[in-house]
Amino acid sequence: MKKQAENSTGIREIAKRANVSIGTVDRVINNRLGVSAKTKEKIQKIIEELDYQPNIMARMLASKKVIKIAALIPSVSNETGYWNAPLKGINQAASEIRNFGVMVEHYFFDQNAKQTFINQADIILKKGYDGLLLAPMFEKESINFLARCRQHNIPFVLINSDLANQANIAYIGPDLFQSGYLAAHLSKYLISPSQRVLLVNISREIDLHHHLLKKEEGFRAYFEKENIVVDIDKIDVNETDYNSLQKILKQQFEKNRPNLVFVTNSRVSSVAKFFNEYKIKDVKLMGYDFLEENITHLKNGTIDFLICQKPQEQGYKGVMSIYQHLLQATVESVQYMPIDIITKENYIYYKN
Amino acid sequence: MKKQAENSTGIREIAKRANVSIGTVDRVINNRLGVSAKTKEKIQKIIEELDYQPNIMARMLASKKVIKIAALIPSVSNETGYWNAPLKGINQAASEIRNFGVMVEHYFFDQNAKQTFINQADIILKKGYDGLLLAPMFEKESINFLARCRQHNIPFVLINSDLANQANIAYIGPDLFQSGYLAAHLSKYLISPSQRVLLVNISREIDLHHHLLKKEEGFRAYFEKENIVVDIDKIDVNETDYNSLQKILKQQFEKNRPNLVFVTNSRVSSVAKFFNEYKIKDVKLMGYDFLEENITHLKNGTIDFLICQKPQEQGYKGVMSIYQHLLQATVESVQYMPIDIITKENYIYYKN
DNA sequence: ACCTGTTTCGTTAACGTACACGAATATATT
DNA sequence: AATATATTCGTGTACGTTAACGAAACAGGT
Repeated sequence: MKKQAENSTGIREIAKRANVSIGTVDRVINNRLGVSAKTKEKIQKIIEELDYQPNIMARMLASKKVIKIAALIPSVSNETGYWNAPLKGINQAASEIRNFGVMVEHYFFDQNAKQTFINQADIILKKGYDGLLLAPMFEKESINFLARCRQHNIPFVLINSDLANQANIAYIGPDLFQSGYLAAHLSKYLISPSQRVLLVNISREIDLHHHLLKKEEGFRAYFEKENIVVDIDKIDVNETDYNSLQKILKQQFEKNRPNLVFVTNSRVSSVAKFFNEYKIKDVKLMGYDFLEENITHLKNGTIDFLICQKPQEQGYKGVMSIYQHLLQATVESVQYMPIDIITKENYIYYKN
Repeated sequence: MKKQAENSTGIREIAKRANVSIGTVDRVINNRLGVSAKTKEKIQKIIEELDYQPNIMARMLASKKVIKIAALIPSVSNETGYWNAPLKGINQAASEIRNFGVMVEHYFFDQNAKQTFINQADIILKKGYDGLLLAPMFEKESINFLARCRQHNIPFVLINSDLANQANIAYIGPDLFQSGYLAAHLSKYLISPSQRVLLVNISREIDLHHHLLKKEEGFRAYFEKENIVVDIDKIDVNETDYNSLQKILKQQFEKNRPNLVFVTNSRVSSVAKFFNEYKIKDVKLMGYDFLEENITHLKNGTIDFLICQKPQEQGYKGVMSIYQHLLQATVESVQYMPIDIITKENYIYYKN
């Protein structure tokens, strides 16, 4: 008579009220088969009445299942350390929920080599995961990959750049168009109307361009909407090494020296290097991302603004969203990151 | 022979290796007394070797203890809805960890009535909590309260404004000085050197002023450091109703019409109202906080910049930090919020 | 009526830890 | 040396859930 006497909560209470065993209740909760329609209905009604919420801790303990989440993102190259930040966020989330039976595993691909993406995707599918965090840099390959995930019933979250109609549980990242739009607005504080702007896209893989193009669209849209006349020159640089860039920039500056340069991604530090080398001081410079090399140039005044969209938080929230989803919680399906403006004055307080 | 056969992990494995029972291991882990120095040492060594991490879920399940956290913050007045945001963050955190045996309870005080703070503090101490989240608006009373918390061994986190030397587990909020400093920097984009600036403090309770004064310090420090000459007028408004403010502003504008007005808190919308009423369009305006009434004036151009420091995240992180701390995790002791600049263009994307 | 197969359900041992209870051993007291 | 008192330790039950196993009830076919 010492046992669980009169107390009873949760599954046991439901069982008692329904005059069945906890085994049966368990079956309807996890809708396994093997319970008649009648008793199933009866139990479900009681569950609703009691507003029963399963005890996650007990659940995790009993089913020694481990939730396995895969994260597939670009590797940190020596060309750009950008992906360090999302990775850090992913790791932070992982360590916070490791105690709750969650395992997060990383996979990396080379942004300059599509095949590495395809290979990693295959491995992930083969190993089998409960959830996926993906940075869909290669558009076509990602769509293919995600289709297969859907077949395997693997829910996924996209970060950094979005893909339409993929039935993802969430997109977490910037609104690219708006980001470019804001950049244009900021230029108002740097130059006067009818001055000359140079827009620079630096990226090797053409596939990554849709990312940059959306920013460019936003950038141009601002001037149109505000009826501001500016001359916008544009150059696409397909080689990411400094020498190629330097050559192209030099040419461009001789032809049409701009008053403002807007770099559509984190490579802005290379342009800053060019500025320093050629002692260019009267031209304003804006670009993206809170990277050490960029911050250096922000500090010494070469770069005027950096736009940043919380890469670390993208990783963190990405993992957490998958976890929450797997815990049956509902997750906001679009979580645009704020568009942060970083200046010489506030960079100290910016947390990636 | 069916039982836990050979497997064994955690506490049981330790017991086996030390040739003791799990009871004894349990005693040293939770350092209860009743275990000899010798065996205690032996067990601790094994724990280290194994890098044993207790299973939180099992722990929570077994000890049906519920972690109780109290949050004491200002109530949302009709004068300002600011504290809505931190409250929302607190609630979000609460709902995310409710399943893990955590209960968060709210207490509110009136910013215009010290006694309400004292009363709520007493209630909290009487009821007994495992952790406390506090917005220490009243300096002296807060210090007193926290001293008593220390006596009762209640760990606490401070948000929104800091108090020195309180042995808190964390401060989560703005760096006020830097916040004012940045505001001054932004003014560079709004006015030219040697123009006139008006700084406005609006607050009834003098105790709240140390908060505003730090911003003012930062604001002035910028101009000094950059050797920029500006005329800074300053007015303190102790009545928070619009009529009083309007009268004082009108006087000030007739005497020394400024080119820029900097309001050191969220009451900037009242000044914006004044601008509208008197059709003032050539004077720039900056202030604090992402509130509906402020956003309205940002949209129509009356307010040029809003500075905001993630009030919702302050609440969220505050609760989470206490929780992590109670879970034995180490928590960063100072978590300055980023200083966000909100403009007409990016406010859509700002998440409190 | 019996046997066979299927559906429906109850029982029970885990998951890893906490804690109460009592047994065993050591130390102190006479 | 015998008893009383601390100190140190082992055992067992419980936390709420999962999942394997098997018992009971029912169906269909002969």
